[in-house]
Amino acid sequence: MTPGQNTTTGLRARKKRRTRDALLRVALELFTTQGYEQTTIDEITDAVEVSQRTFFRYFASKEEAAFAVVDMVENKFVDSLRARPADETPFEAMRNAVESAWDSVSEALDAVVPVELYMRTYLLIESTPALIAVHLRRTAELEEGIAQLIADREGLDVNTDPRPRVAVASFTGVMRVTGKIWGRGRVASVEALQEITRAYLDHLGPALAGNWRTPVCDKDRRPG
Amino acid sequence: MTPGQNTTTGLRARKKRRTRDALLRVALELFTTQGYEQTTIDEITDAVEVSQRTFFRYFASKEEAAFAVVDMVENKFVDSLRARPADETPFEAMRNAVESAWDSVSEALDAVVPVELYMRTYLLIESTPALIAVHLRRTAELEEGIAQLIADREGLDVNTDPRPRVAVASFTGVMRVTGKIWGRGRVASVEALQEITRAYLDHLGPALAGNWRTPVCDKDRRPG
DNA sequence: ACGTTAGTGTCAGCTACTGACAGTTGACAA
DNA sequence: TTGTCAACTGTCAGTAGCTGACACTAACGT
Repeated sequence: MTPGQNTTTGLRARKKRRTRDALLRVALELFTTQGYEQTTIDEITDAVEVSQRTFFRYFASKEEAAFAVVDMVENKFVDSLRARPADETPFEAMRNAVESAWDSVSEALDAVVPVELYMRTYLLIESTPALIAVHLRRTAELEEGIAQLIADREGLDVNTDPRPRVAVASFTGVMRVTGKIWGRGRVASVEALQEITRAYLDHLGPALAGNWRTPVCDKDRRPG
Repeated sequence: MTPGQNTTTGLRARKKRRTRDALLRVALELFTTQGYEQTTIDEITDAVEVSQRTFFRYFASKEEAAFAVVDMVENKFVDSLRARPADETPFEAMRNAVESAWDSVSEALDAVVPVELYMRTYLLIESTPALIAVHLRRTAELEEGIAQLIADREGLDVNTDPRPRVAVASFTGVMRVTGKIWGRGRVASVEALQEITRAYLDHLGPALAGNWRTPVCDKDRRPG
């Protein structure tokens, strides 16, 4: 109520967010510069000037901090996918979900960390055995979730019809490759990633755009 | 030289093996009965009556103990694959490698742990998040190794020709499914696993038996 | 203005894991 | 047989990730 006060969120919530963001930024910065396992929680909390206990109130584990940004991006995509209209084919839906998630991803991303730091984090994950393991598990779970989502859209059962899982595996496979290419590249911007992704997804489209609402897979358009 | 002495290995080596086997058996027994994370190293070493330090001289980590038997089985397969004659097709080689590895697997297995305990361990791994993560990473590494092996046999480059990785992925995919089915079943014997594996691999054969030594994939027999 | 409650710090403790050093015991040669 | 060497093990002390309990402070609602 007081004039001049930012009432979008209370002071308490803003403070909380600042602490979390600071912890995340410092953690990723240290992870990427001196290595994940070489970085202790104490180093992170000392730099932010909070207690170790506080770190573990924001992140259930050291690993969770490493994946926090990746997690955020993935969630944006899933949210976006859930919002796609029902008349899109599975592939259209996934592709449009990616397409329409860019803005909110970009926004949410650099509200917390520089894009370039996100890029370095991605490279770190893929080169640290302990994080690779977690990454693979997370990816498997994410794929399962998306497959379930797609199956629901199409009124199918993931366990009897292999197409949702196959389609999702192909799609996320492409996404993983584009991520790798982006990481190897020199341009650390969301736009660069966006461009690469578009180019690669263009190749995948035709092969998966088929109509799934008939019992057998045929390449005709859906009845409507 | 002394009569009555088992000279296949020295007393020292035998003692060592006994300690390791005991640690492994107890570890897996405890893991599978009360859970992986609920089991401490101390519980294991107390039961075997050695110091914690000794455990870590045999196993680099708690995880390594959980995967020791799986690791052994995988190694038997890779050794077997390496020994396949060069004139077999990739799929023939992989399949025959599995086929000819059964005996040594079976032998090596129940020299250390009951097959039924191996089965329970496999189920444990697939239901413990921390172990799932490690399992996926190990599997990825194993697949990469096998793909490299296959590529070498065929004089191909894994990075330019996708067929080795694809073939291996299909093959290990089938193996994983058979493992799951076996785990869900009631018969905890190597023979049961063998039977399931044979049945499933039979379905995969024709699709992958093509000749790879021509630049383009055709389904004819090889020239030589 | 005041009680409530969320967020934090402190402390004590558990578990995985490691390095250093010392004791024991099998292997092997004299 | 005996003595030396090397391997295996135990003990100890310490680090790092992580958790529960409790007390304190500051934002919040009334």
